[in-house]
Parts: sequence; C-alpha cells; structure tokens
Amino acid sequence: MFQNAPLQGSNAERSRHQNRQAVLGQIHRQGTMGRAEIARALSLSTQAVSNIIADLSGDGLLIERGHLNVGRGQPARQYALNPKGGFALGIEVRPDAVLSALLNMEGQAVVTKRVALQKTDPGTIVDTVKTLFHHALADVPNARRRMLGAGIVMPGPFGATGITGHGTGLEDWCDVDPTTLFSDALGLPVEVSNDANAAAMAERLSGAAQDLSTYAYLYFGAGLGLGLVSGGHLVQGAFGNAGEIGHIPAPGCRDNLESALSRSSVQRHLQRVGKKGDDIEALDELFTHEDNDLYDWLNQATEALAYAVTIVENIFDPETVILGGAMPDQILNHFVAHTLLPAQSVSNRPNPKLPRLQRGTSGRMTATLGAAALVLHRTLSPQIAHAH
Amino acid sequence: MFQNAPLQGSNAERSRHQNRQAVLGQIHRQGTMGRAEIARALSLSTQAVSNIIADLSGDGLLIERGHLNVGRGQPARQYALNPKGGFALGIEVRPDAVLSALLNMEGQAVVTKRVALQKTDPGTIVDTVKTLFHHALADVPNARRRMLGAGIVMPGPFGATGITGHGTGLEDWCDVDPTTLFSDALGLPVEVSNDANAAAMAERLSGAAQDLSTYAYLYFGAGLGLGLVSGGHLVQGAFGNAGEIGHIPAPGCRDNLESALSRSSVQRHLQRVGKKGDDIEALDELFTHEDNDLYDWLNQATEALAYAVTIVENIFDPETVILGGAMPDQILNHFVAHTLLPAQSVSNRPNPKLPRLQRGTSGRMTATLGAAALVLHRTLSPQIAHAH
DNA sequence: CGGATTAACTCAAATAATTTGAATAATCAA
DNA sequence: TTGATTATTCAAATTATTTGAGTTAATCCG
Repeated sequence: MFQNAPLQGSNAERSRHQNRQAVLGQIHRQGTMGRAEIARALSLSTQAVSNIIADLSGDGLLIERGHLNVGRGQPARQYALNPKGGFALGIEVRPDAVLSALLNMEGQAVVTKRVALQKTDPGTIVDTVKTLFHHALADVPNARRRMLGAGIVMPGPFGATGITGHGTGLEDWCDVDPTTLFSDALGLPVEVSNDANAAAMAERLSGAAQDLSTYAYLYFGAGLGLGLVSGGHLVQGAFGNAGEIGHIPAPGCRDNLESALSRSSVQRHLQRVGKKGDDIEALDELFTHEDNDLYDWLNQATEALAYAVTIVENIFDPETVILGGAMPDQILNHFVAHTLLPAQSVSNRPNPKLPRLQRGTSGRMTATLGAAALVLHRTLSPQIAHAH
Repeated sequence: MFQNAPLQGSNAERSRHQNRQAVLGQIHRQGTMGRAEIARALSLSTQAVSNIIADLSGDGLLIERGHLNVGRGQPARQYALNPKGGFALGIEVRPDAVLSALLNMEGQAVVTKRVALQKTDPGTIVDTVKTLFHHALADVPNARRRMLGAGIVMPGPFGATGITGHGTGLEDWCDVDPTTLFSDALGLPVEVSNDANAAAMAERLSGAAQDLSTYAYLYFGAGLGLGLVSGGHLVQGAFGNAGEIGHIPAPGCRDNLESALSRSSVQRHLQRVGKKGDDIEALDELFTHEDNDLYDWLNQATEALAYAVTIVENIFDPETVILGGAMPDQILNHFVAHTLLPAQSVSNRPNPKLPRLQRGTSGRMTATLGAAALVLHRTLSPQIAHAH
C-alpha cells in the first residue's frame, strides 16, 4: 500500500499538470492572488501562469474576484478557487455507523449525513457508502462531473498486527483491499487512511494547522490516535499504521496510554461509579457540573497526556501538538490548560512562537472532513510523481 | 531551517534537471542499466533517456560497462555510475574529535581521517574541518572539481531546547548557523544533521537498508538517537531535532531511556564496579569474556531497548528497526537476539518479510559516512523543488 | 492637470525539453 | 538464411515553457 514506488521522469505534459496543481495550491493557501504574484511565488513567468489560469478558469476551477490595488501600476486581477469547481467525498466508517461529508473546493462541507449500521461486513458497508454518495450528489447540482475523489477513514490498524485486544468491530475486513473495493464501487479515485491521520489533515485544511507544515495531532477516537504531518504530508508508515500511540505502555497507566486517555477509559471510569459517560453530551454535562469522578479521571488522564506529548515531541519535533477528536471542547480546553508539559523536551524552547499544546478547531466531524481533506490535499499540492 | 518553503513550478530546464537526477538514482539503485530499461522505469521515451545519458556521460558521471544480452534483440549497452564522477565530503563533529570521510559516487570511502580536538569553539572546528577537506582533496586527483557537497554531523539537539542535562560539549554553538558557516568555509553546498539521522542514511546508501524506504534506525552515539526514514527521506522534524528518543522517560529506567541504554550508561555501570568501559574495544573484550557486570547491564538495557522499539514501531510503523552505532558488533548482535519484542505492536505481523529488529552493517564510522550520504542522497533522488 | 513612473497583463516569437515515427543494428530462433 | 525481437539513433513534430516588445491602468509628482 505504501511501497517504494519508482519515481517518474518529467515531460512537458507532466510539467503542466504539476504547475496547475501548484497554482491551485498557491491560491488555496493565499485565498486570492493575481497572475504576477503567483508567478513570483512559483518561479514561473507571468505568461506561463496566465496560460495556466486560462486553462483552470476554462475548467471552472478558478473564478475572478475583482481587482486589487496595492499602489502604483495596473491593478492585479484577483483569482480565487471556485468553490463549486470541485468536490471531495469524505467517508468515515465506524463499527456502528457510517458518516459522510461532501466538501467543496474551499473545504466547506456542503452535505453531511450519518447512517447507523446493523452489520459491518464489506458488502453492507459498501452499499451504505454508495447510498450516501448518491444522496450527496442528488443535493448538489453538477457535483457528479466535478468529483475529485473520495477519502475513506476506517479504524486502524490495517492488516494483521499484534494489536487485537480492543476489537475494531470490523473483523470481516482482514482480507479485503479497501482502496480498490471503494474505488470500484464509487467510480472515483480513493484514499484510505485511519481516523487520526485524516483528522490531522482536516485541521490543516481548515483548522488550527492551516499555516503549519510539521505538526502532530492527538486524536480521541475509539482509542487514542496520532496523526503526523511532516512538510505538509502525512507520515503513514510502511503499512499505513503509523500513529498507534494508544498502544504504548506508559508509566502510571494500567495497561497502555489508551487505558488512561481515551473515550473508553473515561467511560469505564464513570461506569465503575455508576455514571454515564457514553456520549459527548454526557461528558460535557458532567464537566459543566464539575463532577468529582470526572475530575478524578481527568487528573490521571492529564498525566498520561503529558507523557504522550513527551514521546511525540522528542521523537517528531513538531511545531505544535494539536488535540482533538471525540471529546467536548471544554474538556479539550481543560487538557490544554492543565497538562504539565515536560521540561525535558526538545520542544521546550525559550521563546516559542506557538503553544506546545493546543486544541483543534475543526469540530466533531474532524475525521470525516479529514477523509475528504486527503483528496483535496492531493489535488492542491504538487506530488512527487510515481510510476503507475 | 526546515520551514514551509513554497513550491516551485516546473519548466523545461527544471524537468531536465529532475530527469538527470532520476536517471542517476535509477542507475544507482540498480547497479547497471541500459537506456531502454531506464526509460521504462521512469516512464520516459528512450530518446529522452539517450539524450540525458549523453549529457551525463559528457559530465563524467556515467561510464559504459559493456553489453547485456538477455535473449533476443540487440544487446543493451549498460551504464553505471562513474565512481570518480562525483565526491561527497562527510564530517562528523564530536566534542573530542572531528572525523572526515570522502565518499565517491558509489558510496565508497576513498579517504578517512580523524583529528583530536583541544577546543570546541566554532573557529577551531571550522579550521579543523577545512584542513581535513584539503587533506582529502590532496589525496584524490580531480576531486575538487567534482565535489557534490558536504554533510556535517553534529550532536543535537539544535537550537535552544529543554534538553540541557547531558551537555553536548558544544556550548559555544548556540548562536551560530552551522549551515552557512561551513558552506562559506568550504565553498560547498552543505547539509547539517544529527548523528542518528545521518547514520540512518548511511545504512540506506550501503548497509542494511538499501532496499528499504521506510525504516527506523536506533543509534548509540553520545546518548541514544533515532533516525526516521519515510519514503526514502529523512523525517527531521520542524527544527531538525526529530529522533531524540533517549530523553523519553521509560518504565524501569532511572531517568530516561538513555540512562539505561547508551554508552554513558554502560560506562557508568562498569565504573561503579571499578571496571573500564570507555571504548568499544574494552566493551568487546568484556563481552568476549562473558563479564557478569556487563551482562547485568545488558539485561536491563535489553528491557529498555524493548521499550524503545515498542515506541518506535507503534508511532512510526517502519518496515524494520535497525540497531547501530558505537557498540561492538557482538553486543549489537546480543541485543538483536535477546530483546523480547513486544507482542502489543502494529509491527507484530504473522508472516514478516523482515526481522523486526536487525543490526546495522555500515560499521563504526556510520555517522561520518552518513554525513556524506546526505549529500549523495540529494544528488541521486529527485526532490520536490522549493523556491530559493 | 498632465507627464513620468510603475506594475500587470497580452501577444507573438524563440527556446528547450520532450515525444513520435521511421530507419538501422545486433542478436536469437526456426 | 530468414524472420522476429529488442536496442538504439536520426530527424521531425509537439508541448510546454521563456523572452521581449507593446498595451493598459493605476499612482506619483511637478
């Protein structure tokens, strides 16, 4: 899945493709830009950019947005991404439900939907995904022709590994290659990833990591996940299972990090004292009422979090660590405010430009949005070309 | 140093450059190849490859190596890298000495040297490095014109961080930018990295990782370092300090992983019982005589190593973890053989193609060779182009 | 107010790399 | 010996780029 593909040489056609992507990406990062400005940013001639913009406008990917006047000289005609120029489907498969989001080119969700699942075999899930796709298409005129691809998020780890304890609920999926399965079913190019990785990309598309290129994302999902972004690209590992930080044993934790720092952890903790902590609303409620049992959990979870951050900072040296996922914002804020970050860390700098730990801002559907973000990322940033 | 540089667009000239690099890299990986074979591998026309090969041969980077006959059809003229076509200087700066190695295009060391240091201020070290460079040039005719660049390895972490405890011995270097310093002094393009990262690349150039693209390298240097290679490229972190695994506190370790698993750790342990473990030879000797005190250390070190591997596997999901650095091969072998690898890991696969933990094979000068390998890597693999 | 300056953009030609297609060369196999 | 196969070369076509001159539209400044 992530093998050492041989690199491709370049020719005129592939240069054009790369330059188109570069122009789109540049405009995406900046919002709106003029031809000459783009040319300077990409070290291309204005003429080349002009040609490419004509192309992209013709394809409906760019729209003009008036003129910008910054002093002397002819005002620059500004271009922006056409929100309706392209769409990306994001699908999140959970053991109990499938979520979908259709994002436009600007990264805004135009349709979202959730369907509960009775069975989790590949057939059922593929059918559900197909239905969700057709629903989304029905709501958005012309989206069919403008689909850029689909991103699928599934609970990891992928393939047969030593991690079996927690049961992902998707046991029938061992021998299936999800990429070709969904690609054939939807008739779209497909990217598959796990929840934490996708969430990390969601945060880059429209959240706290918009201007970051090297950061880590700690994600509360089924367990505790980690998404690593280096130089703007996901670090997925050799088999797509990078970031399984939850399974690391930690000092002071019963079993591993996940056993002290995850949704199941807090749920178990509250269950023992006869309280309900199944959903985000319940946790939010408890936190608002300063529930003592929840605070007990928070105290030991904060220690586990400090340890997780220590590992991530020293191994990966990110610009910042972002915290997000299936937790109430209040609790995430509590973590950010009350976690005692280790002094013994390469990230403990004298005058940091960014907080070492911050809360993600892309909301509850992070992973679903992230699935679509994977697709947008591919179309907006020039990739090293691989053969086949 | 590792900021989010904007991407560059492509044009004919830059395509040629990229294709030249791709051809060189392809030949490097394969040993020798014919034009048509290269064309297929890179999805280029044979004519394009023919032109590029004429170019590269003219520049002295390729040499012809006879004909290869594989059945019907005209035999293909084979090309290989010209070992004397390019050289890379590797420099390793330690608190007590500076080491140098001049590698040819094939990655073989043609000159190596070591100079002890009295002082470690930038001026002294730059002078030493200059002298080593000129010595190397004097020994190899025509190397001056054919220098591809220099790689410098220095003990991390770089910049002001929370890691101060162990004292790198290079305190005067806080406010110096080593890249421009050495680049100006040597008149060469320079890459700066830490020892573990460089060692990881050495292993890829000519060691155990030649056919791997995503792996981790645990390195015994001053402390315990980690080099991460993802998709053939180093993961260096936002500030170049990725891989400081030694500073992570671990269950069962006095202070952190490094305090149980490093040269200083074994040295301290042996010192307490009045034995000498300062250099590799002494450790080798003790191991050969099955010294009980050394074995005591090994037992607890093996546990620390198991934990380090757990972290690395679950966070990074590598194809394999390679163990190397300043330890006798015997001891590294002992670690590989006797470390109880965790079952709770994404790397615990049913039918692994590679051992999860293996010993590096690039010998004692790994980091110095790795410094030069950074330069060769840059010239042999097409990079995403960045502006400026 | 009006000419000089500045900057963005366009047009047409030049350029530099590629691909394409036909021709040639060298080997194997029947 | 002849036909099939594969590698390579040559010359022309192609495709993207850059270059340079010219146009447009704004600000600056006397």
